[in-house]
Amino acid sequence: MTSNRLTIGRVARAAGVNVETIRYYQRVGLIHEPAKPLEGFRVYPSETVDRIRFIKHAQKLGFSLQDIAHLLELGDGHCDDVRQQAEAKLAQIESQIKDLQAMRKTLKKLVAECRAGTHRGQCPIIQSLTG
Amino acid sequence: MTSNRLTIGRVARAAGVNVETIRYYQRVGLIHEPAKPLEGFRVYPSETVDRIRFIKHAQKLGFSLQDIAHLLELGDGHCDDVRQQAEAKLAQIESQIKDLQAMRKTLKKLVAECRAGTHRGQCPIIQSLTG
DNA sequence: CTTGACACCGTACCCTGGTACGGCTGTTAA
DNA sequence: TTAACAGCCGTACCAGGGTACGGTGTCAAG
Repeated sequence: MTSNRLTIGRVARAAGVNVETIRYYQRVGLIHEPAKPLEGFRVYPSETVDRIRFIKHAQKLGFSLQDIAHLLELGDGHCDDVRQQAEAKLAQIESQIKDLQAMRKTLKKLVAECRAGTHRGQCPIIQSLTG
Repeated sequence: MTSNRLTIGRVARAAGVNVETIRYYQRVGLIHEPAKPLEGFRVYPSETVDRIRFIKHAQKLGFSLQDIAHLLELGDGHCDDVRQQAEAKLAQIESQIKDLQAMRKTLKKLVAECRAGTHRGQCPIIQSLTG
């Protein structure tokens, strides 16, 4: 291969995602699609790779693609705005944790009751769901 | 209203769900759809209401409709099987909690760093996502 | 100059848990 | 009896985050 031009496949390999994922990000406006030359393939700037990595990191922190679009709009400039976004997400995550902890508590209790085997007749888990 | 026959709308009101939800549950096989009389409307047994309540309770505990289908298949009989399902779900929930806690930790750290304002140049949140 | 790999493009499909619509039929209360 | 409300049925659509496919265009190496 003589040319090193970043085609979509190379971007995908460099960023560790599927080509289709990049095309999807373009469709939803997360990534700019470079113009297509009349002949030949689109060439991407290397920033596209960074941008995809950014997206993937942010996803791991629980941000949705929409959240991420917002973060990317904020860009560098306004640290306060970014922090606000992060704090909002933090609150969301904490609320999710609380919900899950409540589920865990209930389930644990039911499992323990069931395991104790003191119930007559129906399984206490089924009972509690039915009631 | 002269007749008390449980039509789909009455079942829906009794169980606190949308008519369309019941039709959806029928489509996916969670609820049996009674035969339609040649003339008139389908009539549901009152157990359908219980079944929908069961489904809704189980959803609140984090079970998916597929999980619930499985639970309903187990039915009354085998308490051990039910408990196993519940334990598996419990493990799943705990793993979700762990993931969220890890996200929380990272986000908290970033927010704190950002808030401390000791960074020069770029926002540390953006920085960490980009890197 | 041919072959094989990749790009391009539109479109359809996956999963989950439903919701919405529109035209028809049946029921019920006044 | 008749209006208005329900039920019936098929189908399409929503979000979210992609994946898959098939036909064609383009390139680069052997």
